[in-house]
Amino acid sequence: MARSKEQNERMRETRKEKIRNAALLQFVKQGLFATRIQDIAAEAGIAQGLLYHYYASKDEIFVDLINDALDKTIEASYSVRDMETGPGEKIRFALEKLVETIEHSQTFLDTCRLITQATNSTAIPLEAQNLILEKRNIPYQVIEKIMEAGQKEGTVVAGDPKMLSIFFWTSINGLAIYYSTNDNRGVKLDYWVIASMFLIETEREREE
Amino acid sequence: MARSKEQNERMRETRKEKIRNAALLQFVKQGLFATRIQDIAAEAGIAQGLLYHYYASKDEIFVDLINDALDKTIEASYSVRDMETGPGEKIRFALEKLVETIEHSQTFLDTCRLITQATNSTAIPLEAQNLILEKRNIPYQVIEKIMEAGQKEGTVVAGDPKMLSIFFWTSINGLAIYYSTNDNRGVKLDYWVIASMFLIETEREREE
DNA sequence: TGATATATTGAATATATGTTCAATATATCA
DNA sequence: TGATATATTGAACATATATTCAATATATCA
Repeated sequence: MARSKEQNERMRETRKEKIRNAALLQFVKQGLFATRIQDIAAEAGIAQGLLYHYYASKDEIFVDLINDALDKTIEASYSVRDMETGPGEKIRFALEKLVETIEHSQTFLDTCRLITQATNSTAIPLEAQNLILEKRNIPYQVIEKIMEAGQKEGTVVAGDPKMLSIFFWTSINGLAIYYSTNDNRGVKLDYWVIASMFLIETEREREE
Repeated sequence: MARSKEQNERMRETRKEKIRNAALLQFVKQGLFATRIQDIAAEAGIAQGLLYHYYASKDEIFVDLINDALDKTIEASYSVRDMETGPGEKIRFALEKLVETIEHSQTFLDTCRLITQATNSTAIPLEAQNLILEKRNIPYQVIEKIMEAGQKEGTVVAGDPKMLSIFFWTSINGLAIYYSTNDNRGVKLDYWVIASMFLIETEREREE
């Protein structure tokens, strides 16, 4: 044999990641169908042909990316769920961090855009559709339970917890989508405006 | 001449509308690029070739639809602006109607989806890009002014009015996008949850 | 009815692009 | 260094699909 297995594995994974990053950039900008293999290859700085040594098809890259994106949002929701605070504080903290992330992390915006894009098209690979069916609702369910606990705690407003969870994620998602295509210099977001949808205002304890 | 001009005009416009409706359905489901001329023609119940007697290209249909969609949202925001009530009540009423529309009007959901799709892709016709640049911000500006007036009136919460307007529309848009791809039987939306982001709660005067 | 303009069709054409492949380069290790 | 496995390239191939077009149908009016 010519090269150590482990070394090959590592190099392969590095190159695959480079391709994924390039593809994410292009998919987010143009969408799955308008993105040509040539676009991805150029963005990654390689020839078209080489791409097929790492991925069998454009669809396969897309599926990989969707899977990553969904897992990221699920992980984020789990880290909120597992916080060692009361449910009201979980909601507050999550919104504070999410708004901050929208303002500062391009990767987060890209993740939101990709999921929204995929969720809103029937013309994506079947495997991607299945992943969405399987994973998309988990963050909604996590927040729903926290809302429910918050109502028992007395810190979250009344109303169907499922509805509150929908408002929670759709506000964040709508904001992320807006931010990814607008230049928002000069507008500083105050997460508390969103938080006030869900939290019973005692004395608004803010850090500014 | 063989047929009266006016009659021809009317027939032409009717047929064009039939094509637009079919195209909207397909664009919203699949996106501009994944939608084939054949899909639109089949949806409209005509042959591919006939489509080109009414529109010069797929892009031209898309531009027409985007223009319609943008005009609709602008009109909606103007009708709120021109209400004969105070700014706080304008915000309340607009949200009540918008949430109701999200729950009941497929056309509204399609409109939101199309605009979001277009806004989030650089791979759309140049003319569509220009329309978006030109028209997209108008509803944001309208709501921004109402927020400002509401703050003076004492019914709207403090904070950058531009930011409040962004929260207003991104919440509605995020919700619409979610609703267009989720079966939400069993969840009744309460617009007041969103309204509480913007309105200073006196005594929540609700109709239920 | 006949003349004329428009509507309609579906096959033909042109083109774009996803995928394959033969050729070449490069890296590792014995 | 030579053997071998993998990396890399870009041209070739196959296919899908936007658009065109020649042929035919249909409607209106004189």
